[in-house]
Amino acid sequence: MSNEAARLPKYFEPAVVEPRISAAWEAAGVFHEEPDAARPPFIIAMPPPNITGRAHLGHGSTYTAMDVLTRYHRMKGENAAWLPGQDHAAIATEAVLVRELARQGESRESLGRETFLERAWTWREQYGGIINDQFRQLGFGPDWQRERFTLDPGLSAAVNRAFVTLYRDGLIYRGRRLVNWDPKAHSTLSDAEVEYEERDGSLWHIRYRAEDGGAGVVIATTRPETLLGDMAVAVHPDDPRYQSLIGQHLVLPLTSRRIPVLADEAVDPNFGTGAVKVTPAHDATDYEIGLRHQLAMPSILDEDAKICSSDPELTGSLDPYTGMDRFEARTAIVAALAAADALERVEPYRHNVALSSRSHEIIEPLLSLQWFVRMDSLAQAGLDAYHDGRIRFIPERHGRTYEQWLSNIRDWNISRQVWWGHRLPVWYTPDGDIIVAETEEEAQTQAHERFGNIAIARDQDTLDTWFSSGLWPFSILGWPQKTPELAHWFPTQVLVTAREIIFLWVARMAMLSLKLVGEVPFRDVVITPLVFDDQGRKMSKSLGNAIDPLKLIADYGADATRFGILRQMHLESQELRFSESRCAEAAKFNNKIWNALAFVRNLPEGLPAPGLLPSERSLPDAWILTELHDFVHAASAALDGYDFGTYTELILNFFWYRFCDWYLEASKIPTPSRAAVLSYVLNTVMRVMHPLAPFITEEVWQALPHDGETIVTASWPDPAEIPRDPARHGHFECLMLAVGKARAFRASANLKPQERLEVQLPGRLDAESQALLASLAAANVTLGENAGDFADVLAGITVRANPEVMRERLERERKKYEKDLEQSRTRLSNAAFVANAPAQTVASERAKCAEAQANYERIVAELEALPQ
RNA sequence: GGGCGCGUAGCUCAGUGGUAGAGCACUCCCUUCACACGGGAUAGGUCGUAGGUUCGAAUCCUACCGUGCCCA
Repeated sequence: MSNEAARLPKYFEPAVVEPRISAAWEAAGVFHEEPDAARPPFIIAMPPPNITGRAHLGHGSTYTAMDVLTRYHRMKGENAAWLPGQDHAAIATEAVLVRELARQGESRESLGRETFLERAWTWREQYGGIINDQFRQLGFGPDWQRERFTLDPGLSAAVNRAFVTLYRDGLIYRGRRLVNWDPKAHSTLSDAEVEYEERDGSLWHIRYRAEDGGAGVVIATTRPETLLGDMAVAVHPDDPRYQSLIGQHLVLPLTSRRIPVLADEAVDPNFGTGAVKVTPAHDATDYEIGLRHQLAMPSILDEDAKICSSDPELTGSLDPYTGMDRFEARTAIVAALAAADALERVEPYRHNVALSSRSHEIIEPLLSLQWFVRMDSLAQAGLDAYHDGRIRFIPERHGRTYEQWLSNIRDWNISRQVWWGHRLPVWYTPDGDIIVAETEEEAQTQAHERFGNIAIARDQDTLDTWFSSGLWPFSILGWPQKTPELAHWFPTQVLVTAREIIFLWVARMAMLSLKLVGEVPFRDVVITPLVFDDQGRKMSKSLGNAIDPLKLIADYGADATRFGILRQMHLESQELRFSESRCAEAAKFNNKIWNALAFVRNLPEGLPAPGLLPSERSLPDAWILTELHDFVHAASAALDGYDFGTYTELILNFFWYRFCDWYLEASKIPTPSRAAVLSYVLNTVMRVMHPLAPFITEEVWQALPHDGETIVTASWPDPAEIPRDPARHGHFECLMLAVGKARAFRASANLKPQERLEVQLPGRLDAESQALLASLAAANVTLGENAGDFADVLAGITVRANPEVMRERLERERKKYEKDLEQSRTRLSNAAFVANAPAQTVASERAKCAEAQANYERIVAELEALPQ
């Protein structure tokens, strides 16, 4: 490298640099890894984004964190890879497809299953790669050659193996249960896919008369339309108001059906009138009551949530409403009740409504025949792994979320009535016998052996998306095959994800991995904060306050975008309040780096070979190398502790406020060592910063003397190789304080840049320090005659300036030291403090007091010496 | 209703027992040869409120107020 190298552009231009570097990395395959037993593994399984997904700031935080960790561990010499892929996202994708078909005047049914799936795959080919391109723009470096998709043959085989194993072990069963039905998506949902939202509704008070026409009882309900499916009225067994009614019968309004009054502990006597209608087929609590009292459970809604029943006992009373949507029916039934004089009153009532997290339609509890995973033993294994520390959460408190969910778990409904997904590996004989097998052929064979020559039909349903996601960390490594990847890279080291999917995903991966592979899928689970806007609102599509990371990249560059996000990502926080100004700041920081590079490259003496430190070092050399040592150490510790905010902050502080503000300024006095040290420090900082800002660090590193092809595979700096020199570091710090004082005088005296400040020191100073002081403070330095302690000499700095300016300044300092002195004296005069505080604290307080006194006396003397 | 956070300078946030910190914004000075996407200097806070523990509390405890996320 020489000073004849091409001049750098004045500003760092991410739009030019980033795509070029990104393409070069990918062409060289720098992110690809093979299992290598010689190096410790460091594997992160990328949470697979939905193929319908687009990059958002959540990826900006969580995925950047993963990229940082992988790059860091790779530089530390580990066999590090970040394994990417995508999720087929059954319901979400199918909804997109169905909408698209509807625009073309078609539907799922009009195409038929086969054609529909062909269309789905075509859609996936066309649009499924968009998010990957966005990830490339964000500078992410996963091992693209290992990309997986949940519907790939290998991963599908894993799904079938998992299903068959769980079925064989009695952990998967088919049952008629109340499930969460999404009438819009036409599918069941697991409990974890249901969201709750507070909405204004009404509480209808309806009179159910006694058989003999007596007063009967008034029940309160938020869902009057389900009255058609009522099988009982229930009260709390201890409720004194209703003791005489228990066991009696009532007449269901609008019908002539007799229903009993039951006593059940589940009834809250404080809700409404204390008497509730029981509709076992359309409410979770009522379902439980129905089970306890052996009630019939007729359904009165169909899959569109329209009134409908096949139960002959009900059809008569349903007739007027059959075919009505549930909300239409509500209006009609309320009107009919009013007309029949059965509606006592209506009160406004705010309550939680269950919504589908997929379609946002109101969930309808519906009785149906579905497949379930029995959770108790799986959950216990997941809990054990947490309790004995095999799985660790960062921050720790999130472990309790995991623990509580697993402790109160219910069986998992895994069948979905959508077509886009893994079809259940289940076949039925004409007589309804069940055959579960990994492949069609095997199912045929089984059928033949058990039942002779019969035709079998495969179950129409597909599996919950989270079933395949739950296998992700090991299915992408080849399970159930025994691959080298699985042998060396499993369990993975870290899972980074958001808090909202601890149950949806984290817990399920843990349970399935423990059951099927016999190991935890990951050791550390890092939960990143949720991204909020600068007004503290959660970023969401529906609020319209989401910030597009691609827009940030266009405005500030990917490096600055990553920097701006991670800067605000603090370890313990569960909120990341994002403000774009952090990205703007980071873009300026990048430019600062760029210009520091320009300075270093333009040194007239040129730059020596990389990695060499001169043995003869100046005072500023000793200072910056000590700072660098501490910086590398602290940055490594921050990353080891997943503290991305601190890591980012450390980089900014070291580079800007130490290296640029002081060392680089001090280097303007030529020394024989400066070129080597400047180059060494810059090279080292670039490596520390590389995981955070991959592009600019590559660009700068390439422009400096360096070893190797790319910074991606450069080594992480070892603090042990960076010499510390605490004594000379302290000397330079004294010098910095003196410079600060001189500059303050300068500002008070309003000196022009060309004007030299006249500075006086009370004692002698070495030539190097004198020159540095003169240069950094733009001053002429006059020395005193006496020898003195280095720190004292510098602390005694005075300037020759207008007495008025001096007086103002010194007065301010006098007040400050006076306050220090007084605080210190008050504390030391407190006998309790001297008696009870640790000796070390008292001693340091005495030292502080003495120092404050010395300072105070010096200032007073200076003030007195001023001409009147 | 249960769980988990947060409340520190105008804004965004660090700071887990020993004299309150940063960045941005504000005010003033400066185009001096790495960088005005810059440099220098000021100003700005009874650390949500009230109690308690302690020689000493932004920090630990309790209650309250405000605010947010997750779950039911």
